[in-house]
Amino acid sequence: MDTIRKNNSTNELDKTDEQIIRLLQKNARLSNKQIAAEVGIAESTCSERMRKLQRKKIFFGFHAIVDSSKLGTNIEAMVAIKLTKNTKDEVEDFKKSMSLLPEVVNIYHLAGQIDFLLYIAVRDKNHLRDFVMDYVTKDYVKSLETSLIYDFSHNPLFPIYLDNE
Amino acid sequence: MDTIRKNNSTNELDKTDEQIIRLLQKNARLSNKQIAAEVGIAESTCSERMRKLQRKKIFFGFHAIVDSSKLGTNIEAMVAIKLTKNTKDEVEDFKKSMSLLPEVVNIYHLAGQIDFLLYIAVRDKNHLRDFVMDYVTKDYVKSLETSLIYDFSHNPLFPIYLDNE
DNA sequence: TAAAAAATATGGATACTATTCGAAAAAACA
DNA sequence: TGTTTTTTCGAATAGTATCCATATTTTTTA
Repeated sequence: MDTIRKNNSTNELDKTDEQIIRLLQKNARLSNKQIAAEVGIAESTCSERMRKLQRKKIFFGFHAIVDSSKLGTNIEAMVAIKLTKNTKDEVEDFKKSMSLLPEVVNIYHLAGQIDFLLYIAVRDKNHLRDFVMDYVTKDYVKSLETSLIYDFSHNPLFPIYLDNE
Repeated sequence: MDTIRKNNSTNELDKTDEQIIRLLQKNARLSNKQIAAEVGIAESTCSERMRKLQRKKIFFGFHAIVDSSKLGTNIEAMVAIKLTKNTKDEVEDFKKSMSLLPEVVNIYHLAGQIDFLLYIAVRDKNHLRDFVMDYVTKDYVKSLETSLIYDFSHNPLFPIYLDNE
């Protein structure tokens, strides 16, 4: 059993950490120098902070967000799915197989009327039809409803709720 | 009126551009040197390519994706909303006001039974209740259904559908 | 509360990376 | 095919990251 230590490298983020995280949420390609200047700390301090944030696995990753309309995607859609049984096997199998499809951008596994929501990006309506019929429809899929997405907006500033001063 | 030019700086992405985009989708903090090495081009060529991709506005941005559970978020939910009238004013007002709330991570405006889906991140169930009742409920909101998210997964490799060679 | 220990911050030195620039190669056009 | 435009390259310079020894601050313990 682990000993409980205060202020070790696995807990507690302070205001400086929050500032660094916020800056990288807005622009993940900022240089260490730019971050240090913005936050008001030495460059060496800043790269040390970054190393610690990485060690704490605060970041899942850093990703480029592309303009889909310039990369051949003409239709984005949300597919709402209900499964027949909802056993762990069924759910895991579905989630796994959806995650392997390049058209699937986001997978939400929900606790409600709908079991899964899939945010997908396809070339055109033929691609949409083929994709849904050939890859999403499965014997254990009870129902499936596809809705066109008029507009999608993403807030990169995922909220940070810290309790310390 | 503009002259139509081929291979100008506003069209046509080739395989090299696609490779650069793919690498940055996976890791937006790669250095120019790393990208150049991976793609197999000179560093100067790579930074020139990047400048062009930026000029073409291929990238909406580069963002750090954080581990929500380590930043105080204990509940993520999807809120499905139907509006009463669906006039342009109503829709725009709703979208705008939702985009100002820190709890709202993604906004999907749909063409279907449901008008809006909101992916939200909150501290706990009290925060969820207060947030939904105080900020999402409006006089023109006809119905509203909140579903807990068991699991969310995001594929950073948004598809690229190129037609050239 | 004082001393010791631990953690964090700093700036300068060194190692590494990005950008600029002139020349060469490749591609597009007439 | 000859000309123009675009893209590529490598070397030089400008810029950035990391290491390290020292200083400071914070935390722990007696």
